[in-house]
Amino acid sequence: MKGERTRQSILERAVDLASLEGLSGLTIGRLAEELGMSKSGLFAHFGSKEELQLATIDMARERFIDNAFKPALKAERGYPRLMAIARAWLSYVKRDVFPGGCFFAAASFEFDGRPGPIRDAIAKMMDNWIESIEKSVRMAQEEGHIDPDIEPEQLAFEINAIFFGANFSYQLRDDKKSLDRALQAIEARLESVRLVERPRRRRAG
Amino acid sequence: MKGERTRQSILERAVDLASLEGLSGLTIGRLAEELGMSKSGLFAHFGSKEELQLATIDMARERFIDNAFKPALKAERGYPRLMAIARAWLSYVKRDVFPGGCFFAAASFEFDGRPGPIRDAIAKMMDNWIESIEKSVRMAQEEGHIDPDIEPEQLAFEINAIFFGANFSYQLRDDKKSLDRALQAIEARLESVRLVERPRRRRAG
DNA sequence: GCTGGAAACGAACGTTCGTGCTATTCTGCA
DNA sequence: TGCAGAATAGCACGAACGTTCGTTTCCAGC
Repeated sequence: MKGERTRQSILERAVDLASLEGLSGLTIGRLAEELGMSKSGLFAHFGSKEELQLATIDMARERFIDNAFKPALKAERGYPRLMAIARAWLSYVKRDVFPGGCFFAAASFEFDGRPGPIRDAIAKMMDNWIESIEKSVRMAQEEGHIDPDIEPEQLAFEINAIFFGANFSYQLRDDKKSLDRALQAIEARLESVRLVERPRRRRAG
Repeated sequence: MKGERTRQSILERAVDLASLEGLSGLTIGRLAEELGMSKSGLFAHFGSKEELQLATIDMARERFIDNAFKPALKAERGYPRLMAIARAWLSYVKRDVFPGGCFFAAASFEFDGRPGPIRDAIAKMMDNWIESIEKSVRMAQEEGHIDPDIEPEQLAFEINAIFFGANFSYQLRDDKKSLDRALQAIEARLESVRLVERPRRRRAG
């Protein structure tokens, strides 16, 4: 069907626009104008503004996973993958995968105080993301690469916080050093919990 | 003048509303309705929507300084003040000084991709805020409390990032542990650069 | 008590918002 | 090639937006 193709290209543009103007600033009229199509024609693909917003989040999620997460999975589990996650995320910001910076960082702060399906969708996405980091931390512990007494939730919290801080400095303060600062911070933090001697066997315990 | 009093109360409400709905979501009609006054009467105090937004940022800045920064200045300079800054900021979030979480964290992510006077005002506020942290780091170095080889910009970057991460987890993920996690992260980081032996004299060098 | 200026009001402006209808055009299959 | 159904356009709607205008209310100084 041609409709599906159109729908996809609408959403690609919607993601870019929402990344710059916010999910609330995403407007059907503006979006239709940019795509050179009618409001009603575009609208028919979604049925409501909220559906469009939810579909946009979904599309953004795919782009995020492909560009910020999946590349890190090529690194071997454990310490190397944790560092790969950091590098992949910072690279994803540097490459302007979203024109307005990390889509979900912005969306998180935009909707954290507005209950409803949109907030829920963003929260679910972020929960999964944080859990992915926690999982990588646990694997690094199982591999014997880092201190098993570290709480994975704590370390994941800190890593994610550095990501947000980097995005902030990079986007608002035009601080080009911020991505390097972030990498340095994460590397130092991981180094502080690294185990060098006597690595455990895989899946020990 | 009565006008000034009215203006102040308009702005107090505007700050709360913008904290929840965003600075763009701040609407003259809605604001007037909540205050039980007419749109035109309210509008006359500012002259334009943008002026209202800028005045709102200014009012939010005052509230931020009073609640998140000034309390920390009571602590003695050096290491204690750095920890006080962390505690004051986290307390400011916990006390819901802004109903939607940190006003400037949200505003930063909302306007980082939209050039203009509003973005400029937010960026200036955040520049000052980061500089305040950097200054406190430098003082702690002058006091001989922490490693003088640490880049103040790097440490300030990390501290601010943890703040953002805490606000995110607290507001979007309803993670009540996040404020404790943030304090733990900052404390551990500061501890890692702390000097215990041979504190230098005040304003040495 | 009167008056002048500040403050607030109500109504309306033109624009844009999301959302419905109805008609037309396009497209993939028989 | 023709036809069914999908896809898109055109048009209109009510509501909300920021803004302007002329008027009314309020209060301080004479």
